[in-house]
Amino acid sequence: MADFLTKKEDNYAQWYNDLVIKADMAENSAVRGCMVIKPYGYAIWEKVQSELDRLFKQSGHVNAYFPLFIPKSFFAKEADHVEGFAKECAVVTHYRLRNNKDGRGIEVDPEARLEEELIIRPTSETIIWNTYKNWIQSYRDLPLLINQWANVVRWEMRTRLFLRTAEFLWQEGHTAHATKNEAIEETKTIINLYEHFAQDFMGIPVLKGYKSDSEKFAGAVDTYAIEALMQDGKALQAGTSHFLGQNFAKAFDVRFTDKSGELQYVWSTSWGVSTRLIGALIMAHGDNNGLVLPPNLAPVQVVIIPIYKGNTQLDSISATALKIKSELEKSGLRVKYDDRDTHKPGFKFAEYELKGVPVRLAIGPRDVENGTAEVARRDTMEKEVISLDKVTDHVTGLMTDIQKNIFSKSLAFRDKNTFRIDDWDEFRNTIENKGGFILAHWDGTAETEEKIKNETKATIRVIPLDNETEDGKCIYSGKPSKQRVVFARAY
RNA sequence: CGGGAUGUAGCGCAGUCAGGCUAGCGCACUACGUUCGGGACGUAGGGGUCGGGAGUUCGAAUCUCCCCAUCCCGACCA
Repeated sequence: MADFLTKKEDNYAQWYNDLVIKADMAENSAVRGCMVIKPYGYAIWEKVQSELDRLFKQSGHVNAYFPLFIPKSFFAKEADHVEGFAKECAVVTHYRLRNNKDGRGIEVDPEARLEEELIIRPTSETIIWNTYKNWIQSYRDLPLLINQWANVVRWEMRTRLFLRTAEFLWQEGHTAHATKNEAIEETKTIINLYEHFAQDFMGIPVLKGYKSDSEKFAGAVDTYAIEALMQDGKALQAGTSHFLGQNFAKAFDVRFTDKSGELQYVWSTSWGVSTRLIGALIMAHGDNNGLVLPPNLAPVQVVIIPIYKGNTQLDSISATALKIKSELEKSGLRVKYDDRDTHKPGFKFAEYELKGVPVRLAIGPRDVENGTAEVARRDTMEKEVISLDKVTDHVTGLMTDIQKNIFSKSLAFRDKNTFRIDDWDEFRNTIENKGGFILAHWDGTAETEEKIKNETKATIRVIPLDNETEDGKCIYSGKPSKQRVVFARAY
């Protein structure tokens, strides 16, 4: 396992800090567990955003934006939903400040109390359904396929950089459908889209399935999820897609007239992924030299570094480098030429490794003379000298290779850390000492699930879709079971 | 919210137990010079209300009380 995950390495702070810093307001800090995402970390998020957005639009979705504030009363309308989120809401109670009586500092003006408190959205179902009510009258208004890019706030007891911050960026889709089947299809379409994105863009293999009742989203009929395995053996829920049935439609009275003139409640879904994905990227692929980014999401795919003494050398090297840069860009690559003379080559090498740039080209006087460049790949740290006329093809090929290699490395890791277990002691022992995914039989009851969680901290991550049936006995209760489910300790 | 730990320069830390030189070290930063194919070296510099407030004392980073924040372990969660 990479040392950075245990926070033992010196450079952990350094390269983590390169992406993000934890908000730290100087005095009486109330900004607890919030992130400042620095430009490089944000550039990765922007890549995630643009690729996902493209996929959403391909499947017929459009973007919109809804208010940050949600009246408290909206929350009370769906019973499970309020129960799920009530404990972690930030609440706005006043709308004005005034000068302190003693003339020093400011205080909340007690006269300016809001008649109804506003909740800072922890998720937008309620305000969106309150709005949809007015948008949906007829079957002709359906389906409504809307996504929102936004920030949300959840006042978690305990925060964790990237994985669980008090404020986070995400996308949340909220769709309305005329039929139950269509809504279920939408839920599946999206979880498949997330799976595709995780595996083919992020290079992270995921298990796809649905959640047990106790792990479901508050207010959902069914929750589908993708689960990834991190290098420390813990599972990370990387994306969820919820079939909400008619729960929110009934809570917010969203009805439409169908083709036969009858009034019906709509069927709905919601789904989302967050900046947690950046955390997944870090923990799934990172090594002791820093980040390892999959080419499909790397803000910079190729960095070119000149090695030179003096300006004369730099000029001739730059001419070569810029030519290569434009060739690479012509074949669609994101390229950076770093000719800063304030840092030495060795420093730059280390810096871009820290940032996870997939391929590095180094060009020095020797290369100019021989018509070559040194090509180094981040995932394997291998270097080779390539002649300039072949460089573009070679690097283009490397992008595909690296993308594949990162994925298969993660897949091999997951396979190595996935265990089929039928014995309770072995189950406990594996969870405690090895981590990873455990495929085990479960009797299907919430009681058993709860007991396993209490004794081992392992939860059912997913009940895999398209699971093969198999007769067996519950790992804990010994009662009969028809299929294996996936257990793990999770973030 | 319970148990434990921590808070000193941008980052990482020593000093606190046992109060007392002008509050230190490494990295980073600035200037000049030499360097430049794997995180350069030398010389000279800059940067601190020691998390905040109150108290004890001739004297507080150090002792006492209160508050705030962070990290780890629980409960909660994308």
